[in-house]
Amino acid sequence: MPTEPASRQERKQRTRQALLKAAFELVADRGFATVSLREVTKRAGVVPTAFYRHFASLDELGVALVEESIRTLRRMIRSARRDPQTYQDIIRASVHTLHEHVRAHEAHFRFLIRERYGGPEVVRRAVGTELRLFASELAVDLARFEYLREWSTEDLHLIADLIITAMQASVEELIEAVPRDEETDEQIVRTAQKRLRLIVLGVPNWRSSP
Amino acid sequence: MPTEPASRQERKQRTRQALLKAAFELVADRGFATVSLREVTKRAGVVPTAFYRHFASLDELGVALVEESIRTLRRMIRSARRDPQTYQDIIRASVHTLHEHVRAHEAHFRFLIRERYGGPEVVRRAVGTELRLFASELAVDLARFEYLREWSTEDLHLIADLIITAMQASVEELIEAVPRDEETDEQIVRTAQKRLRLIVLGVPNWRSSP
DNA sequence: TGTACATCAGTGAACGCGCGTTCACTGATGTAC
DNA sequence: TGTACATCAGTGAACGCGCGTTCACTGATGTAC
Repeated sequence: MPTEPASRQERKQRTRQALLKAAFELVADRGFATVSLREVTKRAGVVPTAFYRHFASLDELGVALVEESIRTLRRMIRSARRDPQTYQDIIRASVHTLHEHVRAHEAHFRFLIRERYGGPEVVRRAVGTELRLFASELAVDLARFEYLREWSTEDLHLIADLIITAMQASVEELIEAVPRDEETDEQIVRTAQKRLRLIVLGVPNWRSSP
Repeated sequence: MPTEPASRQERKQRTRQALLKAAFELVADRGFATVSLREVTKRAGVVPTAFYRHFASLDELGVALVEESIRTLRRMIRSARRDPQTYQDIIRASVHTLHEHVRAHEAHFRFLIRERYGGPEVVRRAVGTELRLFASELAVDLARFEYLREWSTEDLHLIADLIITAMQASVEELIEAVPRDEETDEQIVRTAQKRLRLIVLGVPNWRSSP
């Protein structure tokens, strides 16, 4: 930890990061709507009025939290979509990626889970849009598999939605996990894999029953 | 609407109901944590201090909202579990029941969705416990089906969890639905049925791949 | 390299506001005789 | 049925507090010459 380097610009960035970090910490157990400007600045180690050098309002801070969280989510999705393999491997690899990213960026994922349904409308909409986008990408990925090739877009979306819903549930379990140890994590990961496998297994039987 | 009947006791009950109703309305688009005592009493048409004749604190009002919502949830679950039929019919009937109850008690279901992950810990815990209980009941129901009879409790739970997760997603869609018309509802109901069918269809293929 | 001035991140005092909570009260309903 | 007293749901004034926001400021960093 360097004592006092940095240009004016760099120091401003550092304060901004401190504000975001403080906000993520406060949001962890209370929801964004109940966090106050004064709390955030206090935790970040600056005076309340300094807040306005970085954000025009608390709402703008909220937008920044959404953006940063969604960036993390996107990074995870990008990782999970890399190098297609057999679907068995894909399930294992995807769940592994999910686990790794959630544990590495708990604050971000906790924020998304918390505000996904409970937050202000603008947040709910942003997260919803992002997940729908992911669903579309996933549907495209699915279309590449031999035995799904002739499916309708609608049906592919159905499967993609179900997969995402299942993964959402697993993220929630990781975030709320007690006790927080490797064993619990492994259990959650194993369940996550089973869920996805069960969904994928239904696919061959689907055609006959629209 | 009767002008002025009622014993003292009845009138007290009526005020209490007005407070609950006001709280549900306010919670609809903002989350319980941001609702103030003064807002609730104002909307209920009483003076702020009257609040304390009914609840010792806002937290206690929160508990009442949870209890009332969960009572509605239970009623729905009980309806859905009635008269077992073929699993095809069960899916159709269960989704129908879900749709009916959600539309008849939107405020309650919206509260549950909103606070399920975003609310204070005590609420999250209460709702979580309720859903886990439901999952266990559902697992028992599933065990009655011929081709599931020899399954392990763990695997039955897996399916039950997945079904509940899928239904949760459908409730969210109903609550957030735009535009709010029959066509949208039908679309959501149809998707909900498809999801459950896909999950159930995976079951016959499951055994081979623990 | 040195000087004079501009910029601007962070400070500290002050504001008006809605909040939860207290308290003594009112007056209609309920109870005892 | 009528009277005297008790109960208690709802009232209204008052409180201290944390809030978001304003404003004039300070002093280190950056820029021009």
